[in-house]
Amino acid sequence: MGKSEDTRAKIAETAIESFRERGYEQTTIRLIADEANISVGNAYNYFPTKNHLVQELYLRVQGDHRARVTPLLTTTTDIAKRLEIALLTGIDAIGPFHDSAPGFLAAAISPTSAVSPFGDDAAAPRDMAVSVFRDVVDGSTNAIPADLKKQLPELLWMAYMGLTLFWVYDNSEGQAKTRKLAVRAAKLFGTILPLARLPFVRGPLNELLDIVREARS
Amino acid sequence: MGKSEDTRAKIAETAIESFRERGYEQTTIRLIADEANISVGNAYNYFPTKNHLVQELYLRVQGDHRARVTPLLTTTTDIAKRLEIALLTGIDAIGPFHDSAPGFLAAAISPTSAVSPFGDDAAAPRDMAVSVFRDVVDGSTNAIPADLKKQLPELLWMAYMGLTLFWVYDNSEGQAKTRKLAVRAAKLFGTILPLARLPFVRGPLNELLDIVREARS
DNA sequence: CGCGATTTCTGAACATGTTCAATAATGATT
DNA sequence: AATCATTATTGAACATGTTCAGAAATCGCG
Repeated sequence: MGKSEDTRAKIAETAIESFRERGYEQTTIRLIADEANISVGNAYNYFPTKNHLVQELYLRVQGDHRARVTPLLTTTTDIAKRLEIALLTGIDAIGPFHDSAPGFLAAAISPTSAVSPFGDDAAAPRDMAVSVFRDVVDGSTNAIPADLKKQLPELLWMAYMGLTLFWVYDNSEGQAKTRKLAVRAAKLFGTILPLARLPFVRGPLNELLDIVREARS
Repeated sequence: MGKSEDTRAKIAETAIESFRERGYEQTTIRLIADEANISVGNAYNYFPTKNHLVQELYLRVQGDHRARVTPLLTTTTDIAKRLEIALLTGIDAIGPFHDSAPGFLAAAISPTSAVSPFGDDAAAPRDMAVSVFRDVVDGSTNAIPADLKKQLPELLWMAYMGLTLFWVYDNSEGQAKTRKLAVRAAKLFGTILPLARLPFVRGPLNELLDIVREARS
């Protein structure tokens, strides 16, 4: 019904499309307004800053990641494999936007941004991202100490953030280096996870979990 | 002798001073040019972009870090203590710029930016930063496997980058949370380092080192 | 339908990073 | 000193993100 909703959606769609085809810097507000057949000022009626348009992209990618990862997660209960799936589908989801990755990342990382993964304001969007890794953990049949299991989704999400940072700077063909890194890291994770049950590993591990817990608060 | 050098230094000094007092966004090229008594265009003769001025700030901070850390590193040969010293003095060095840290971070995150810690343009400051952690490792008397010891400086620098990211979002008084995190993390590092010599830890550890080595290339 | 209120939209204007052709200062050579 | 090449400097102009006062469209309601 709302003409307002239509306009907003039209702007967002045009912007995302332009981000995909032209990248972040080449996508100009005037260009978006032009292609969406609206005025420059009107765009600002719906999106207070250009970064808010990047946030739309962020939400889009997140939804895409979720859509890709969910069906594949039914194929295995091994946590290492599941982690690999989550990481690779994540790379797939952001893949088309590698050219505009810097702007994308800069917008997401700015604490003033409502979508900043680390800010307090954005608990909801971040939880949405973490939930992917919660599925990774919860759907696994590996034996994991309870306290570790509780924090693992968030730890894996943090690792995924690191991988994403690497991906931004990865100029190899199709970001193959990032993919290889993801595969090897997931496999290594599967190797070391059982060590978490060793007595003399438990101490340091619990300390680590406690540090992370306190830092997060 | 060059008048050129004088002008360049004057611009850099004015910019750094303004960054400190006004922050990143509030520091305008026109403002810098004004205070340095030169024209806007002339500033661009010496610094191709505003980010290149931020790089001067990085060098300054880096030099400050080095000046703070070197004398303190003579006080102990324990690697955990040395790491703690390096982390805390690093936080001290960037301290004055915490208010506008988000702006700097956003500017630094772009790969096209001269300031990007991972880009080629910032190789000098980065090597300087890594060298601090090389000193941390080399001046220690702890027994460390050779291959690990070789890569450790860079790994510690990466951890320091992560700590810095945390610091950006840390709004606690005097960034106390970051300091506490640094202390606990350094201590934990001292605890787990000896485990690196255990036979069944060596395998995964070497795999990790190999992954990092390949990712870096 | 008429009309006032509200929402949506417009385009000019502004601030700032950046570029560039023109000008001034400097230096080398005779 | 005179001349000319090189270097340093200037300031206007441009592109783009953003703002804002007002116009246009829409809505609520008698």
